[in-house]
Amino acid sequence: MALAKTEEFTKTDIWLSDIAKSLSHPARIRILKILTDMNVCMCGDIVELLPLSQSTVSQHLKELKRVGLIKGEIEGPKVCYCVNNETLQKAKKEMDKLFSLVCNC
Amino acid sequence: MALAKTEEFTKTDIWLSDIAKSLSHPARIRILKILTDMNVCMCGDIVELLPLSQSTVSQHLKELKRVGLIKGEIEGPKVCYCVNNETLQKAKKEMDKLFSLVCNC
DNA sequence: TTGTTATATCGTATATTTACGATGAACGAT
DNA sequence: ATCGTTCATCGTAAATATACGATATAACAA
Repeated sequence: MALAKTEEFTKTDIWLSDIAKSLSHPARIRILKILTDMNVCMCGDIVELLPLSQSTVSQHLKELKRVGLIKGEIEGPKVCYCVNNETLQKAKKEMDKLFSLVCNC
Repeated sequence: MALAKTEEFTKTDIWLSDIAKSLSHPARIRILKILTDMNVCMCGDIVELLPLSQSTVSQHLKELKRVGLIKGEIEGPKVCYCVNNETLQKAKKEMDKLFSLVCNC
């Protein structure tokens, strides 16, 4: 099958690159792991575990929320964050599809 | 197991976030797929398939090379690019490990 | 109402990314 | 030696990312 010039990139490639972008900072990978480990998951709890200020952590949470890898539910003055399995599953699938394609293993 | 404050991030998280960064642009995902599909793999071939200039494609190749996802061998005036299975395998493994950890599936 | 708590957002500074055209370097061919 | 080919790098501009302190918002408590 001959390869065609891409005028634009495919939606899947753009989506996956966006997921990758959201994982392109160690703090955000760490946040995903923290949210997995913890049952209670306030922003402040995460701030206490990371070497970053509250506003910076909030920005990282916003980025993860933007691509849908996490969800945040308002509970009074707090916001209860948790991973979003639906998007994570899709991300896992697409990432695996990419690596299965390009990786000879 | 209680979670400890991270003064720094782990080497693995930093490495994986770096891999993710290299995948955080659709052009670089596309390049990996092109290198997988093609046998001959010059920079010029890739330029013809992407809606980007030669210098921009060269920068994307440089970024993929930086993290070791691709290799480039000089052959006269050309440079023959190909995927680096060793790093790809490690990336696949670590990415899968992350998703298996944080994704409930 | 006033204060406390939790978080988002604003303002800001700096660094990095992305993109391009132009230039330079390396090589093979004439 | 000169020319064409291939690619990296330079210079540059615009956009985005990262970080922080300060401020605003929203909810509950006193």
